[in-house]
Amino acid sequence: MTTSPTGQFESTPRATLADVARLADVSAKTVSRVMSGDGSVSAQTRERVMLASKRLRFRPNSLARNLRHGGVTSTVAFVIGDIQNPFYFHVAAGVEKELASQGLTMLLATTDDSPGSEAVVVDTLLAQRVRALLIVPIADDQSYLEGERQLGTPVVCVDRPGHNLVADSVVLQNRAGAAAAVRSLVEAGHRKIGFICSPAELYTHQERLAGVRGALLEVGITDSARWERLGPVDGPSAEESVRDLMSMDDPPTAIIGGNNRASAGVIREIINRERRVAFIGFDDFELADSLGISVIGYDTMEMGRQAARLALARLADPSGPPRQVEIPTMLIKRGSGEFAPPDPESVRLP
Amino acid sequence: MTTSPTGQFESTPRATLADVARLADVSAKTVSRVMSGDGSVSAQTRERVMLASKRLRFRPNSLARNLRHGGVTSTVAFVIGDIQNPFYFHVAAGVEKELASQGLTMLLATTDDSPGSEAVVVDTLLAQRVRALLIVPIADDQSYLEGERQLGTPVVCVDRPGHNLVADSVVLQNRAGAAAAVRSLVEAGHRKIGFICSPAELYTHQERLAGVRGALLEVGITDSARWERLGPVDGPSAEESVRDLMSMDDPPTAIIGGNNRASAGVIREIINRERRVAFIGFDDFELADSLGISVIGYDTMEMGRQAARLALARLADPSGPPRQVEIPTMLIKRGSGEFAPPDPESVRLP
DNA sequence: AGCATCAATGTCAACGTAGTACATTCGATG
DNA sequence: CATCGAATGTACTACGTTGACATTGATGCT
Repeated sequence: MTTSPTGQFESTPRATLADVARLADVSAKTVSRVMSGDGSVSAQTRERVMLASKRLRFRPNSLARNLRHGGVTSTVAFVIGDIQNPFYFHVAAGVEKELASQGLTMLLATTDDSPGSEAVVVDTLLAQRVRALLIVPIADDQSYLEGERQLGTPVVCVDRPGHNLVADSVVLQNRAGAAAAVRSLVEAGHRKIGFICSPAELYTHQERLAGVRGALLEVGITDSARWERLGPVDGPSAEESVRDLMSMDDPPTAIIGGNNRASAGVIREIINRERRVAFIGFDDFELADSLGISVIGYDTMEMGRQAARLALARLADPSGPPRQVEIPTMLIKRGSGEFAPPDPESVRLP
Repeated sequence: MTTSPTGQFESTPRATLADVARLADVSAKTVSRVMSGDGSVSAQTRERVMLASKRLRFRPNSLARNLRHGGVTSTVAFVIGDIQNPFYFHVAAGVEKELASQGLTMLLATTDDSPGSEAVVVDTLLAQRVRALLIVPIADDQSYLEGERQLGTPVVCVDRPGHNLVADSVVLQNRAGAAAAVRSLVEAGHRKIGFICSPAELYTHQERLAGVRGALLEVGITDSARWERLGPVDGPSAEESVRDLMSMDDPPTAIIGGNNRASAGVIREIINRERRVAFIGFDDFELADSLGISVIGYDTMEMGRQAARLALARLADPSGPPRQVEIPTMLIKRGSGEFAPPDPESVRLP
């Protein structure tokens, strides 16, 4: 470190291959050989180069290296909507783990759940020449990615399929999970089953709603729509929906929470109620076990891992039709959804 | 898209400035001018270039651009130990938010809480020429970063200071928070206060322990060491520690959880106990409010934001001594820590 | 001995972009 | 009408690394 007369740091320019080569009295190419480990170099020369490299604190510039190799980096971008949601965090964890095992690093960006910023964010990432793009689609059109995909950048949609885009995707077994929740409640004797979820327009929620409705129909329950509370993003909170449901003349005896946020809200509201309401939430969460909350759970990290794997596979072989991986969901019974409704007469055989 | 006779994709090579220039019948430099917006170009030419650019799906290669500009990227690396811990997730959220507001993206990497891999991971990131490095130090020596720092890469330690490294850092008011928890419990009448935390060697835990001990001494409690449970990483779980404590001849009447994990364990164990034990946990968590758990809370995202801000400030002005930002902690009373011990005689005035 | 082989090293150019320097055109001005 | 300056365009080169290819000297085989 040198100090200028003003006392400010004069940042020494970073050492390059050439600098190391000069100090070690070899050619740049030889240094390159030592660094990358391929090509033959005598032990003696290697030693000299290593020493010089250490002395100059040389660190190969992967920008230049990548540029030389056709302009791809060793990073994979993962674009999520809301970094605050623990769900995405766990998915990101899975992505990161899988990528790290392949020597890749994860570039994490968010769109703040704003559809408009999606393309902008993605553009920035693509300009950085990421190897692949994993994205939780939020805008209602991903056709802008089609060209990029054809240019050889694998695109994988996570949690929901993209719109107007042919791409690999990883999704949950939303319908099956939701249906399992309904069936379990029905088995316990419930016929009045509420469903709280928002925002209603989201793919996952539509799937879950479809699963709920389908399963209800299957057992002959056709009048459950009045217990559905499917607000918009800025609509009533889950807490409000619960209060609303429970103040009905004919309240439901069981409630299904459409996602982890809804569940948190529902739990906040029912945890201190005198009237017991059966509850099953979609998405598992910390402490759900101690609280005895039954949920439709799944392996969140696995979702990220699978997404990364799809991208890597596509990287290795760009041909072939798009693949969709389904992450299994399963009902985890912990008590909150396994008791019978208080009023036996509510169990009417069809 | 072209298709080869085999039916495989032939990935068209990505368009470059030169390609666009050829199509638009101008020089590469002119295209560069249009793209970067500086330098004057006639409206007509600009139009032609834009059209060609669109047709070829041209996207400037930021690798080349950055290389040309001295080899710095627009990414900032954030290295954490365990991506599974929600704490880090929230910090990362703060980092990402602050960086995004400056047009930077976050490169998130983990060391898997393995001290040995820290240097390796960091090396990979530095080779990618990140603008700055934010790190939750896990190894017991960060001196290897000293050179990089002098080369002009700001380094910010998050959650705990680095070892053998002069760098900016962001930490919590661990001692003050822990002390506040103790004082609150003492005020409620408790004199037998347990502290459960592991792994004991961590900076944050040492600080919190120091805060607890200091506050206990202040009020004249000197015999509390027997209620400390400070295991190693692979030691007994928090649940086991609670069982251990409560089965003592002289069990504590209150417990402080040293971190969010410990708290989760403690809560699991005491939630269904008949004997009420006062509890205050360090680190806030989801549903703590509905469960009525008092905690030492703080703004986790703010920690990330501050870390990013420190890095940006250092980037703008590398001179000056290292700064340490403290994120305030505060006691959030929710009921679990505000009731008196069951046995009045345990309150002995000193 | 003579030639092929191979290890160890060097030279040069190119990856895609953009800064420097310079060339051309055109209207305006003296 | 010559000249100046603004507007616009071109040629060249460097950023740091590495692939392709060249060169050297030593070893092995017939």
